[in-house]
Amino acid sequence: DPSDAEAIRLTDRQREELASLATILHVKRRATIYLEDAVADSVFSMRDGVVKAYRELASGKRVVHAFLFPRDLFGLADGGRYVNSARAVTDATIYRLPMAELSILLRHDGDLQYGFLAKVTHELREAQRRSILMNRRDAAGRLAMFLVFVGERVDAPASRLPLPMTRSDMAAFLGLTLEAVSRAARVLERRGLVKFDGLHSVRILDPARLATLAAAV
Amino acid sequence: DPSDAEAIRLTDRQREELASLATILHVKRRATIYLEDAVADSVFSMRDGVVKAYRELASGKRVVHAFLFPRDLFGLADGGRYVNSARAVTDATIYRLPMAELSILLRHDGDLQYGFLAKVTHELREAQRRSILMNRRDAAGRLAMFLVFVGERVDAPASRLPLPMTRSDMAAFLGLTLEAVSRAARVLERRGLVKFDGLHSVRILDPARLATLAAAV
DNA sequence: CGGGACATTGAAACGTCTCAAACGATGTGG
DNA sequence: CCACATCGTTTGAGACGTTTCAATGTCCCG
Repeated sequence: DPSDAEAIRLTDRQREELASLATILHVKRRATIYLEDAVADSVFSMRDGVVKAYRELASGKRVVHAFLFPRDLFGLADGGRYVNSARAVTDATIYRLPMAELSILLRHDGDLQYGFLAKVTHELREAQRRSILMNRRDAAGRLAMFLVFVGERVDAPASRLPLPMTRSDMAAFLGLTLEAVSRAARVLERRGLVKFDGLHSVRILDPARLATLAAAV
Repeated sequence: DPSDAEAIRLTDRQREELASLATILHVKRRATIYLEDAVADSVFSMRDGVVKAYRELASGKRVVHAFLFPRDLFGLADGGRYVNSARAVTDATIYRLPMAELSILLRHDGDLQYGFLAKVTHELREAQRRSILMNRRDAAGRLAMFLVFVGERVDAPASRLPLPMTRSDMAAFLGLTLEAVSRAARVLERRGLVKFDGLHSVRILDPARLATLAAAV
């Protein structure tokens, strides 16, 4: 499981320390977890469900910077404030870690903090991957990369990959319009690579060729 | 100085600890500092000069993920290996911190590591800013954002902003072709926003309107 | 079951990319 | 120190693919 490599490895004691800090948050689909520029008083860790981290631009456009899956960490601040907003895409269960106490714990437990550092470094790499994606001109190729990306993160068979987010959310992540995503989906189907099963499920019919298209940057 | 906010705040003792680990690297323009996928044995911190962090894609295209200016940290690994390559854009002086020893130091000194964590978090935010940039369709707007970005990082008057990198490097950072950058430069000049003074220097003639264009996402 | 949000499809406009040629800067060897 | 080869840049014209605008169709939530 590739997503395992990204998980923070903890000793039992560390897990207990974190658990003693954490409160569990049950949020409904579409619920806002925090808003950009708000004072960052907590860090969050996904347990179940999917969350999107996005930004509203002055023009009204929305950019989705990341979809957060179980085990993902999010809500790290820059300068004491959240740099984007977070909203639940599905009903979700989230660990909430108060920043004030977490900060103290991290400063005292170098190993634990080292896990956090590794996690953020990995997120940085993911952000770079996305910018490679956005460098592509062809919408079908971008969508192919996205499907591969989701396949890596979700624990589900390729015969029925869930796509809980809307086409608009996908567009906002891929740097395309809603229409372009819709057309790209049709292109992938015409090429026999995938079959969309309603709006929130895909079957990967030809993983090898899909991966080839995704890698053809 | 906005770049000050990004600097790691250190006590004298911490500075000494880091200094005792560091070796100083003097590299010539175009020298490679490390290559992608190489085992990551060191982390680097800029002292003087400019470095680019880039990736070679299978197609032969190059993507520049970041330009590193003095006080920037780079070379953080993901999975024990460098995720991109680094090359000097100008002659540069760089602190080299051996990973093995740095790792031990960070685990023992939570405050020092906390500074690193903040630094990486900030870099993550910069990566997101770049993806907002790459979402724009208009080359002139992208270039405007880039000039504002350089202005924030460089300690120089707006009347003579240095652009040490080549047009190709800028294109690889902006997700444009070399030709598009060249034409965008001409557009900004025609609008009276800037004046290019040779290939490696710009004068910002109308900072307010340039900032407006840069923010018009 | 109804209403509103979301998604598909079509046609035209727009702006970069591509290809190509000429120009300018850079650095090396004679 | 200059000539020259090389790399990088400018400029032009056409092709390509997404965006935009608009209308229709579908999903889903109350």
